[in-house]
Amino acid sequence: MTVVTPTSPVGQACDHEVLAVVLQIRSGVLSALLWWRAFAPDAGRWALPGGGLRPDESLRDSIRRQLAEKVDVRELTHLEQLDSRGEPDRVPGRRVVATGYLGLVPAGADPGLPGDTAWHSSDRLPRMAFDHEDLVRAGIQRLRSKLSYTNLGFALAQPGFTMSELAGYYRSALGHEVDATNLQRILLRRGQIEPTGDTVRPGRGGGRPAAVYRFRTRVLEVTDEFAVLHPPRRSPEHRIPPPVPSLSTERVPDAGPGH
Amino acid sequence: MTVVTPTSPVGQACDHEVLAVVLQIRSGVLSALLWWRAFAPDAGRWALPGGGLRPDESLRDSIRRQLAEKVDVRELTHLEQLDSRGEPDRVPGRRVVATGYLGLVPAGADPGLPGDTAWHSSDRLPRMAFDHEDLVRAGIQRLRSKLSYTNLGFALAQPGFTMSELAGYYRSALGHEVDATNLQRILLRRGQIEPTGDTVRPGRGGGRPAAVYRFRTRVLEVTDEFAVLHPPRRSPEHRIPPPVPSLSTERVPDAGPGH
DNA sequence: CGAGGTTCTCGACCAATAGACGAAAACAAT
DNA sequence: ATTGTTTTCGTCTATTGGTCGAGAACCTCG
Repeated sequence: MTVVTPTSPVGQACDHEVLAVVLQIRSGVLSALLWWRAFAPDAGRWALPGGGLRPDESLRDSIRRQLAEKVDVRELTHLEQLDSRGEPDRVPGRRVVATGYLGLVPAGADPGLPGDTAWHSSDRLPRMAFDHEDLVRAGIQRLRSKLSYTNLGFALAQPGFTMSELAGYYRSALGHEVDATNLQRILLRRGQIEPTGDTVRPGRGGGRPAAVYRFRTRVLEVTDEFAVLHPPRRSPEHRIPPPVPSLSTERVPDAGPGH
Repeated sequence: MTVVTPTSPVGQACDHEVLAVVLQIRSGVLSALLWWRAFAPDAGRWALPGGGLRPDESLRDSIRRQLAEKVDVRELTHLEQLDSRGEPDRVPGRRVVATGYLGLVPAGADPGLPGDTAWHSSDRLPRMAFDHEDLVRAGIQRLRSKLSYTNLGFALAQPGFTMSELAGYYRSALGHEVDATNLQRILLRRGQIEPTGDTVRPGRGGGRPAAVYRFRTRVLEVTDEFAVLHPPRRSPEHRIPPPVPSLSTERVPDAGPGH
């Protein structure tokens, strides 16, 4: 720890790429969108869609632009940043920092794909290039956690769905049984979903017609009551007051901001 | 959506910097470590510690190295990636992508600081440079959420603490009342803390001597039962079997991996 | 058209979690 | 010894969510 000379915020030049883990439930299987690398380095392996960052675009703009080459981006119902990786040897050759995103496509959508691109079951991933498999697993993990404490389910389903369909999506994404009755009660209580009033005709073999639901909002919201260590229920004013009305700065720097 | 020519994963050259939101509970106030910018751009504003990424270091190595200039890094009990920002205009002049980290220092530690560096109360932040204030708020939010569903409390306290002290840290970080009794029961049940057997002498004025506790592990762990939409309790084997033992790849690319 | 089968909906029951609160324990000061 | 303070422990209760069964609505087939 030494006294520092105020450094400029300008970093060293390096390459930057953005990657996307695009997930979709396809016929009951959580699947990831991958493309096949025909050329070195790591030719013959599967990779995440993405590519270099252009100087005039933000990270989010960049991944949207590059995803547009693989899949109809209008199908994308959610896109959030996952993680950035900067290990010097993560790709051979030049130093490349990567920022990974998680994208979701609702079940049922079937966007056309380029010839080198395909969906892969998430529990039987092929040999993947660089550190991309690690990012895929991070994306799956992120999806699983957020299904619990956010309304992220909206991104797995189209606007209209029955409770058994939705339970199936949750089942596929989480990897364990999900009871449609419980799911309905939970999401209704949280105010995440609401019935549209419509019902859907039963399939052959009969059955009671299923009510159609929709998510009330289709942008990410965290379930606010979803915190252990809640604020106390009784007094709505349990905010912590600033303990001492002194200066917010405990130490005034020598070469400091004293006007 | 067009057929894509397999692109090299090499992105365009740009600058990359790493920043850290370092938080600590200082005399009951959640505070952030900032340094004062004496030079342009944004001179006279407070900024996050950090700086340019060197070509031979990972993102995490880089932020540790640069933090070492501001604070004794041995005091850092936690360090995790927060977010990356790449808006072309986030800093004037050259294009700089920033990766933000969240660092935590346990209450009570008082590392020496360079002259231009100081702790600031998190609820009265000064005018900050660039988009740094936004990162600080993201860091605080991350801390608050993770206090609920992980053992991140270990990073706020030293290895030995009493329950009232720990409740005070949670109170300061969360911004609302936290009952020491409930906190004790919750953390004990989760297996996050354990009593050391020691007690601490009461202060002047008396009081029952407080038992000393410690976190069982001081690395981040998520509370595993902490998922709504639990797997069913009854049958431990509720894994979803692969629905159909077909090929994992639904579409075989034309220029594809067919050996 | 009725019987049986299927799927969905709804409500009741129950276990676990955690906020609220008061009583008891252990200590200091007088 | 009495009083006051802080911590600890146990109980009560509200809420959440998993389980289960009864009933509703529909199909198919005879």
